[in-house]
Amino acid sequence: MTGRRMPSAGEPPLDFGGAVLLIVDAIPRGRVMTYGDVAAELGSRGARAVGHVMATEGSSVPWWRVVRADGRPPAGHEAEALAHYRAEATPLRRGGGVDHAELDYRLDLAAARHLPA
DNA sequence: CAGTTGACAGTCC
DNA sequence: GGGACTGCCAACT
Repeated sequence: MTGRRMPSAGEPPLDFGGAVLLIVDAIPRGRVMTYGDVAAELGSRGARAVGHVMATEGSSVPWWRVVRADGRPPAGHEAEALAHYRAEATPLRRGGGVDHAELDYRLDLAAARHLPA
């Protein structure tokens, strides 16, 4: 490794992933942010890039506080996210019919969306 | 160095 | 209201 990452004084203190972890960790309890909002905070439009960071380093941050623009939790983790939402009293929007599956819920972004500074 | 993949978003039908 | 296509950005092979 002949200096794979040369520490320059002009480069940002954190990588893209590091910045994403800080933003997600800054989300207050009972609130949620969309991938696009997190990417916008980083000055980038890579909503998918944010999702990658969550898939790789997301295990160290409240990933359930990061949801899709549709108000739906990350794919493949609807059940895990639901347990956290109910535990944090996060505003959810469920279909009026009880026939709806538990994993068919949606978040009320109108009330749960956290606006960063 | 280029191609492919991926916890997405926005717009059109 | 829901489904399909395209655009964007970052990490991996």
